[in-house]
Order: sequence, then C-alpha cells, then structure tokens
Amino acid sequence: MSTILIIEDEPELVKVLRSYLEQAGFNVLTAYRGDSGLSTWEHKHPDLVILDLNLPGLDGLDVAREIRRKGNTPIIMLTARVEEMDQLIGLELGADDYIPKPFSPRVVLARVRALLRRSMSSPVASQVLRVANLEINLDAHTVTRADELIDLTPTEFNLLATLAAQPGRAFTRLQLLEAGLGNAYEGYERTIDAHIKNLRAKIEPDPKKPRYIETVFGIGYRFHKE
Amino acid sequence: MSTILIIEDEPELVKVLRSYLEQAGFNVLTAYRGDSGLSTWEHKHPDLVILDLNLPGLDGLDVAREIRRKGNTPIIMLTARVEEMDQLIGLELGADDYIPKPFSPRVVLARVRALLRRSMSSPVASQVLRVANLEINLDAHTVTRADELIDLTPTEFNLLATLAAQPGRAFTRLQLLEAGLGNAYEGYERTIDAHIKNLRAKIEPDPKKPRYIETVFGIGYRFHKE
DNA sequence: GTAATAATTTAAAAGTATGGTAAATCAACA
DNA sequence: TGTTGATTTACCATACTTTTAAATTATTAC
Repeated sequence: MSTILIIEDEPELVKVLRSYLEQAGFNVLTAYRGDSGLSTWEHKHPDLVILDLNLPGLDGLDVAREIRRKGNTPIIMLTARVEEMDQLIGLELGADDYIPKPFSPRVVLARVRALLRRSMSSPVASQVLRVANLEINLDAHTVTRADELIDLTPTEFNLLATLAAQPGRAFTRLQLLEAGLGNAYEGYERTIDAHIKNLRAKIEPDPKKPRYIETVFGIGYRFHKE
Repeated sequence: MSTILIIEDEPELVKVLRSYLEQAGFNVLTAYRGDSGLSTWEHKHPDLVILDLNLPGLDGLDVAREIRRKGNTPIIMLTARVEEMDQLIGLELGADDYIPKPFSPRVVLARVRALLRRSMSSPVASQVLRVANLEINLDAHTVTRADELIDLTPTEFNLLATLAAQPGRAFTRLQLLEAGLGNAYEGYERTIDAHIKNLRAKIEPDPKKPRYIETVFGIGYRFHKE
C-alpha cells in the first residue's frame, strides 16, 4: 500500500483530501508547515508528496527543491491560480504535476494514481537507506556521501547495510559475521574489527573519532542514531 | 527540441493545440485517425503523444495499448468528460496523464512540459542515452563517440545500454546476463567478462584504464556516473 | 593507579575475483 | 555447405579482498 504525504496548511482541505485518499486505500501522512513536512518526508519516505505552494515555515518551492536534491519522490504541487501554475512550470523546479485550486478531490486522486503507476513501474524502485548524510542504495550497491560515490568492498557494504538498517541497535560481532558475511559459526570474531576499521577509513570524516559507526564496548558495534 | 504527435480528429482543436505548442518551441506532428497516428508514431518516434479517446480508424484505447506494447513514449489522453476519465484510470491502460475536455491549451502545455521533463530525466523513456561523450541510440542501435560511429555486436550493445541507462548503479553478472542477453540462470557468468572486455576495447579511450565501464569487485560492473 | 580485558592498528598470508589470450563452439548468410 | 563473425569457454597471471596473528592502544573494574 502506498503512502502519501500531504503538506498543506489549510486544515479543511487536508481533511477532505485525507478522507478521499484513505477511502481509496492509501496511507496518509500530513504536515501543516513546510519545514515539518520536509522532516516527515525524510523520516517516513512516502511514495508521493502533495505539496501546497504557500506554506508557513518553509516555502513550497524550497521544499520541492530539497526533496529533489535528496531523492526523487513524485511531487504534486497545489497552486492558487492557473496563472501561478504557468509561472511555476517555467521555473523547472521539478514537481511532477501541478493542480490549480480550486480542484475536486477526484482530480487529485486521479493524478495521484497516474503518477504512482508511473513511478512504480520505473526500474529504479530502489531500496534506499538514508542515514546521516549517507545514502545507501541496496539495489544499486552504491554508497554516496554528499553525492560522492564511495567505493566499498562487498563485505564492507554488507556490514554497513546491516548496521545502518537499524540505527541505534547494537550488533554483536557474531551477528555481524552472520548478517554481513553469511558465515557465522566459523572464523574469527576479530575479523569484524578489521572490516570496521576499513569501513571507517572510507566513510568517516575523522576515522579516529567515528561518528557513524560507534563501538559498543564488550558487545560490538552500532550505527549512530540521529 | 522535442517532437509531439497529436492524434485527434477534431481539426479545430488540432489547430489550436498545434499553434500553442509550436509557439512554445515544440515540433508538432498530427494525425486525424487512430491507425494513421500509430503509423506516424512508428516512423517518427515522437517524444510524446497527445491522444484523443474517440478516434476513427482505430480507437484511442487500442492506439495507447499498441504504443505501450512497442515502446514507452509518454501519452496524454484526452477524454470527453471527467466521469469518462475516472473510468479510464481504473482501466490501467497505460496513458501517463489524462485531461478531460473541455480544456485550455495552457493546461495541455503545462502537462506536456511536466511529462517531458520527467521522461527526459528518466533513464528508460528516452530513445537516446547521452552519457559522458557517448551517444547511445536505442532505436537505431548505434553508438557514437564524438560523432564517430562505433560498431558493436548485439550483445555488446545490450550490455552497454543496460549499464548506461543507470549510471552509478552496480549490476551483478547475473543481472547483466538477464538484461543484456536475456538468458539468466543458464550459462557461465564469466561470459559477461569477455563481453565487457570487448566492449571496453571498442569504447574506452584506454581499455587498460576504463573510464566508462567500471568494475565493482565482487559484484559486477557499473557505468561511470557524472 | 593498576591489572585485566577489549578494541584498534599493522602487516603479511591466504583466498578470490578479474583481465587477457586464445581456442572452441555457435549462428547467420551467401 | 563453407565462411565469417559473434559468442562462449578455458586457463593462467595479476590484482584485490579477506582473514589471521601479533603489537599497540584504550577501556573497565577493582
């Protein structure tokens, strides 16, 4: 089931849209401010965003830009008038569709479905972990920090993916051996230490003072949470 | 500059749309019947199709299905009424957007731009991939570097197209066997290595130090990003 | 503060994956 | 059917990764 985030400050409108979308079987998240909407987007990874242009906190344009910079969630932009919409389209700001107010909820639903169908069928329906400023793409087997591709060995990648999938959770070396290397019950636990060291050298700004991969003395390691 | 094919039997409407789109800098092709529209599509490879639902010759639904079967050109469907549109959307017939009549040409232009922007940035929609200074034409099955035509075998071409469609993404040999050769789960993974070697010999300035096709040790290969 | 224990670093050995050469097989076409 | 070019396979040298072990440094608990 798809999740849709509505970022809109008019409560009455949100109410109508929400009920219409939920009726149609969607999961609905809401935010009434641009900044909080962006934060919700970052934490919940909705499948689509319905975004009002005029928002308190952070302007809709800026929210759209930020979402585009960090990801490619489809965006439907709600605009006050048709003329406004035309201007926006000139701006190339990256929303995927525009709906001028006033609109019927049915139109919104139709566009949502059309957009989702397209983005779902796209080949890059990727499983992406975003933690700290790291982006870990499980399909593409890539890790990027600030758009820089970081080269990891298969083992390093597996370890990072395991740890980052559950930030804050401590893993024992045995668990990491199993999850990351697939060979529990054999081999030397300290092997993990060596890999962690190499990983840190590649992803930590200062490997001597790790920020992402923390040591849990007597247990193992964990990925830093928030 | 993008080319747009309008398949619509009402001459007055075509006239208005054409002038509006041409004003906006698009190339416009037209057809007044479903069957001739389809044939135009096949020969001219437009970047987007605006398609009326009710057409003489061949119904708009069938035209859309046929275009979807043979390609993935974005389609905007024009429908007589809002209710009709809602029904259609339920049909999942594969149009990318729907506009109910009556509509303002401005709305059409806005949707055309929105759709084109998306399909341009999407890796599969475009028939021509441009990465680095390579140009990969999926229709013509040709690859050129700095206007030099490079001769590739079918397998080499498929591999290159697969890799280049998503720069930065790592593909396993199995994925490449499937995507590029169409025969997963049989045959020897190392076959890919041989093809990659041959490919590199043809497209890399210095095959010993590949710039385009990078190896991802332990995984497979990826096309260089940026 | 010190002893005991754990983590990190280093370096080298052991293990795997890849690249290049070349030969065998296969497919298309005259 | 013979010829050509494409594809697949085999093999070995090389490059890269993983594991191990030992030395060093840090942390904990008394």
